[in-house]
Amino acid sequence: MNPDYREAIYGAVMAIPYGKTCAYQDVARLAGLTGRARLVGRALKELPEGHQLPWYRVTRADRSLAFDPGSSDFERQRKLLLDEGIVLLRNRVPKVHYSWENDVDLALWGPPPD
DNA sequence: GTCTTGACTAAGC
DNA sequence: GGCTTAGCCAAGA
Repeated sequence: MNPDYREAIYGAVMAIPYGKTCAYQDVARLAGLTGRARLVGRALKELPEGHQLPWYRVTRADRSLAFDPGSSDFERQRKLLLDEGIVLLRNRVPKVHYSWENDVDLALWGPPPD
């Protein structure tokens, strides 16, 4: 296991475009960690203060947020998504804002800049 | 070394 | 959509 898997995950998260979201499993796949969605969750939970990652663009596979509805974390993510024009419907990201990876040439994705 | 714990997922009801 | 089960695997105790 690449001990720098966090860097790969952060790069994948950064590659998610404005106004789009994708699932933990997709971030994991883009980071070369197919099948390890929980590792993505762990990496995002451990983000350092002051980071600039659009972590809120990552949702569960069913397009729901990973937090308990009503929790402060849930509300924070909901608001950040709202700022990008994504309005949650019953705690879910609408399909039009989801599945970004299907519209992207994965060859364009590369490691993040320093 | 062995639990236990997750910002998870897929499959089967 | 929800719920349960099983699988997953890094981290921490």
